[in-house]
Amino acid sequence: MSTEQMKLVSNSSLLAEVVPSGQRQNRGESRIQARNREKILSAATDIFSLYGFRGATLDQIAERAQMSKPNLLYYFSSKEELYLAVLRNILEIWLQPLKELDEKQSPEHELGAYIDQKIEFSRLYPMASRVFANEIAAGAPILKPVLDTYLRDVVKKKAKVIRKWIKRGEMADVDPYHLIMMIWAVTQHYADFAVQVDSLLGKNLDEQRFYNQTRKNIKRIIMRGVLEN
Amino acid sequence: MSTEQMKLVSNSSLLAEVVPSGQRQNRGESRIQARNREKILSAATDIFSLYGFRGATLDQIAERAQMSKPNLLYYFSSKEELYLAVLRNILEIWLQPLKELDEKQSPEHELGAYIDQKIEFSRLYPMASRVFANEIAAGAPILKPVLDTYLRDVVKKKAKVIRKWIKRGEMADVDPYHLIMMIWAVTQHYADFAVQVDSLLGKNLDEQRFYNQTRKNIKRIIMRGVLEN
DNA sequence: ATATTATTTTATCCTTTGGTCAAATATTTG
DNA sequence: CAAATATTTGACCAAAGGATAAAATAATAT
Repeated sequence: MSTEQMKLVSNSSLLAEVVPSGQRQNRGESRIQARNREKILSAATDIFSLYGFRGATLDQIAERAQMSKPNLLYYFSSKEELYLAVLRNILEIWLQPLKELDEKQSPEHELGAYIDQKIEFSRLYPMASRVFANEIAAGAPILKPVLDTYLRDVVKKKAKVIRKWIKRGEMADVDPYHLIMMIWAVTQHYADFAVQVDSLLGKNLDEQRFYNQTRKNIKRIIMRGVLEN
Repeated sequence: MSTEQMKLVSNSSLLAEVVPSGQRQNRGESRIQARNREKILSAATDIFSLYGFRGATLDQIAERAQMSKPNLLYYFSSKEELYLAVLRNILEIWLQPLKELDEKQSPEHELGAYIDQKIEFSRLYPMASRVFANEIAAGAPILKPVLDTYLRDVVKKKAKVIRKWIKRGEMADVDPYHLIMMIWAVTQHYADFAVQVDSLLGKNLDEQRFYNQTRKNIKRIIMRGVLEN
C-alpha cells in the first residue's frame, strides 16, 4: 500500500494559498513568535535539504533551531505542515524572476537578467533550491497540483513572450519551454550539485570571482545559442 | 515495469577503496542469487530515488523486490551496503560516456555524441539519475571521496581535450568545466525533474517524438553556443 | 500584584524501522 | 536417496521518531 502519501495534500484551497499568499502577518504575531517561526523555517530548510522530507527528523530540526521538539510542534503542528510552509516559502522566490520576463524589452536583456537572477538565487538560497529539487525529484507529492496549474500557467505565458521575440526575429527559433528549462537546469545545478562543483573546481558561488565567471560562461553559451538567428 | 535493468555489476575499483565491498560475488554466483540481487538493486533504486537514503525503508524495498526483509538482508547485509551497491552501479554507467570524449575527433561530433548519450541515460535510467542527484544534493556523504579523486581526474583529463579543441580553433573559447557541467545539468534535468517537465508539457522522454525534440533543442543551443568562434 | 494568556519543557505513548535468530524449506551434492 | 548447503521466513528486539498531555515557566494585561 501507499503508506506514505501525505494526506494533507487534500486541502486544495491550499494550492491557492501556496502560491499567491506570501507571508501573511495576520492579526498580531508576537515578535517572539515571528522569530521562532523564522528560526524553525530556516533550520527545517537546512535539514530537509540534506535528508529530504522523510529522511529529516523533527529532532534534528528542533536541535538546529535550538529548541525542544515539543516546542517546535507548538509552532508547526506537524512535520507535514512544517514542510509545507518551507515549500511555500521557496516557491515564492523561486518563481518570481520568471514572472518578470517582459516582451517589451529585448530578449537579450530579459533572458540575461533572468539568468542573473536565477544564479543569484542559487547563491543566496542553495538549501532552498535543494529542498525544491528534492520535492520534484521525489515526484512532487506535495507540489504536483501547483506545478500542474500555477507553474504551468506562468510558464505558458512566458513561452508566449519568447515566441513573440522569435516571430519578431529578435532571437533564434528555439523551443521556449526547452529554453526555460535549460536555464533552470543550468543555474540550479550550481546550488543542487554544489558539492560536485566543489570537488571538480574547489570553488563555490560564494566566491565572487567564481560567481562571475560562472555567470559569464552560462550567459555566453546560452545567449550565443539563442540570440543569433 | 522494472525498467531499471543495470546488469553492469561493476567490479571496478571505484568505491572499493572507499568502502569495503560486502558480499563478494566472486566466481560462482548461483542463478537464483544473481536474479535476486538484480531484483533487489532495481527495487532499491526505485525506492531510494523516491525517498533518498534515509527516507527509504527496507520494508518498502523488500516489498517491491517481492521478498521478505530478512531475505533481502541475506543478500545485502545492511541498508548502507545496499545503497552503496546501488551507487556503484550508477556511477559506472553515469561516467562512461564522458570517458569516451576523443580529442582526435571533432568537437562537433564528440560533444554531440556526448549529449546524446547523456540524454539516453536520462531516458533509460531516470530513477538511477535521481538517486545520484539525491546523493550529491545531500552533500555526497558516500560519494564525496570518489568525486574528489576519480571523477575529478576524469573530468580534468577531458577538460584538457576540450582546451585542445579550443586552441585548434575548432570551437569557441568557453570554460571546459562549465561546459561539461552545463551538459550534465541540462541532460539530467529531464530525468531528475521529469515530473515538472510533465506538468509543463505533458510529455516525457519515453515518447519518441518528445525525446528527439528535446535532444535536438539541447544540442542546437549548446552547439551553437560553443562551436562558432 | 494578580489574573490571564503565551511559551517551554518533562515525561510518555505508540508506531516504524534496521537488524537478528532460529527454525523451516529448498537446492545441490555425494 | 541422504547429507550438506543454500535460501527463505515468522517472530522478535531495541532504538528512533512523530506526536500528545500536562505541568511549569514566562509575558502580558487588568
